[in-house]
Amino acid sequence: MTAVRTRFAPSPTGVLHLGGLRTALYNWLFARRHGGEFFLRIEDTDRQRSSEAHTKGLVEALGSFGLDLDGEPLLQSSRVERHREVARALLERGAAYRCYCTPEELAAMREEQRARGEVPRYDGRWRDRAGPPPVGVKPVIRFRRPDAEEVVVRDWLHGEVRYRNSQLDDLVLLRADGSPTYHLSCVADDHDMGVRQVIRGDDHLNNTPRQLQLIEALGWEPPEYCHLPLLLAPDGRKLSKRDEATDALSYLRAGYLPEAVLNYLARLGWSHGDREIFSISELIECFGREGLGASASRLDPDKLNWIGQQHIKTAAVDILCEGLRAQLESIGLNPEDGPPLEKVVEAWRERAETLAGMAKAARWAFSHEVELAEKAARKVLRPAAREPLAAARAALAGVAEWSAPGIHACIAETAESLGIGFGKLGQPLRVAVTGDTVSPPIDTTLDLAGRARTLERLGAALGYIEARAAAAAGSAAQG
RNA sequence: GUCCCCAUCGUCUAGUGGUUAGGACACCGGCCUUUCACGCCGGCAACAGGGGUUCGAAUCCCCUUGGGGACGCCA
Repeated sequence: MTAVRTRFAPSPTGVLHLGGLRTALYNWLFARRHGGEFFLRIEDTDRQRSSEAHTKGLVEALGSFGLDLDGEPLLQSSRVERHREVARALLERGAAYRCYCTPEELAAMREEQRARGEVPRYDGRWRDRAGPPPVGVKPVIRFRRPDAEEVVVRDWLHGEVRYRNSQLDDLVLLRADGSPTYHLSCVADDHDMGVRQVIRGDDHLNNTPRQLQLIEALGWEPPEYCHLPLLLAPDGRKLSKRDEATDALSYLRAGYLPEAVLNYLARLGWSHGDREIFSISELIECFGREGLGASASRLDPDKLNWIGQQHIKTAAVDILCEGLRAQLESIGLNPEDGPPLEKVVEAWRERAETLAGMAKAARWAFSHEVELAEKAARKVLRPAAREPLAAARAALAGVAEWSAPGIHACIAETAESLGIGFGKLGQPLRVAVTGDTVSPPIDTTLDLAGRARTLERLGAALGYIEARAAAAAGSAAQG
C-alpha cells in the first residue's frame, strides 16, 4: 500500500459547515485508519473573501470535534512565491503562455459564445500569437492544455470518468497581478505536501481533469481521487449556507456530543454492514473506501437525535457532567445549586438526546421556583390529591435518609396506608416538585430535588389546590 | 445550452445475475413500567419508467424522467 497522506482544504470564507466537517472526517478517518497523516490547508488565495477570523474558526472547529492535525495548518497565501515559480517553470517549457485579453474582452467573448449556443470557454486566442503585446495590458499566464483526445479521472467512487479534451480550455494560472489561482495552488500544494489521497466534494470532480493535466505537464505523480457526494437539507434541497443547521458548531452548542455528530455524519454516505453506532475508535477501525456510497444524502434530524441519545447512554460520566454544566449555565442556572451532576447525568442518560435537552429537563432540580405547567397542574393537582400530598409531605419530612431507596419506601408506605396505588401518589408528587408530568422515577426525582425543595414545593402545591378549591366553591356559590 | 455525477422503503442504507429484497431512523400496534424514556416483540413501507442482454435481473447495457454539480483573472 502506498503512503497515506490526506488533507482537508477549506477556504476561510465562512464557518465550518456540516458538509465540510464530513469531508474533513473522511480524510481524517482514512489517514488514522492507515497510520497516515492528515493535513489542514487553508485556501485563502482569494484575499477578498478570506478572513483570519474564519481561519481561526476553522481550526478551532476541527479541534472541537477532535479531528487532530499532523503539523501546522498551512496557509496557501504563504506559498505564492512557490506557485509563481511553478508557473514560471511551465512558461519556460512552453506549457504555459501569456494572454493579454482584458476581462471585458473575455466577457464579450463568452457572451457571444452563449448567444451562439456554445459552451463559454476561452478560445485560445493568445496561444500562439506572435508579435508585440498590446500596451497597457498586464497579461495573465495561461496553461496550454495538451492535445490529448481525452482525460480520464480515476475515482474511488466513480471509477473512470472520461472527459473529452476539447471540453477543457486554457485555464489561468497566474492572474494579471501575479497572484496564483486555485488550480495552480491546489496542485502545487498537494504535490509539495505529499498528499496522496485527495478526498473532497463532488463539486470538484469537474476540476479534476484540468488538475490532472497540470500535474502531468509538471511531471508529477497524480494522487488518488475520491469525490464525495453532497449533503442535502432534509427537504432534499441544497444545504443553504444561511441555514443555521449548516454550521457544524451549532450542533455542539445544541448539546450533541462531538462523537455523536461524527457518528451521524460518518454514516451519511458510508456504511459498514448493518452497524449504526460507532465510537470514534470504532470508526477508525472500520472506515474504508469500500463502504462509501456515491449518491447524495439528506440530513435527518430524527436520526441524529437517536444517535445522540445512543451516545449519551454510553458516554463517560465526567464528559457528560462537563457538558451538562455548560448547558445549565447557558440557561442561567447555577450547576452548584442543586444535586451532584453525576446523579443528574445518571438519571437522564437514557432519556436525553442532547445535553441541552438534559439541562432543560432537569432545570427544576436547580431553579428556586418551579413553574407549574398549566395543563399538568389542572389535571393532576386536584382536590382529590390534597390528602395524599399532605400525608406524603408529612411522611417525607421525617424520612431519616434522603435517598432514592429511603424515599421509595416512604412513598410506598404512605400509599399503602391511604389505600391507593404507588402511581396514584407519584403523579401529584411529580407535578408538585417538577411542575410537569414527565421526569425520572419519582424516588429519583425527589432525591434530585432535595428535601428542602421537595417539602417547599409540596407546600406550594397544597396551596395551589386550596386556592383552586376555594375558587370552585366561590363560583359554585355564586352559580 | 454543453459536459459530468447520481437514482432500493418517507429518510440513511445492505445488496454486486438466482434473496420471502435485509437492517436502522421515523411512524403504528403490543410487552415491560411509577410518568417519561430505555429495552423487547410485531406491523406499515422500496428496486423511478421503458427497452434490451440472459434460462434468470435491484444487480450488466441503452434511452427517458427526475435530482445534483461544473462551465471565472472564486475556491
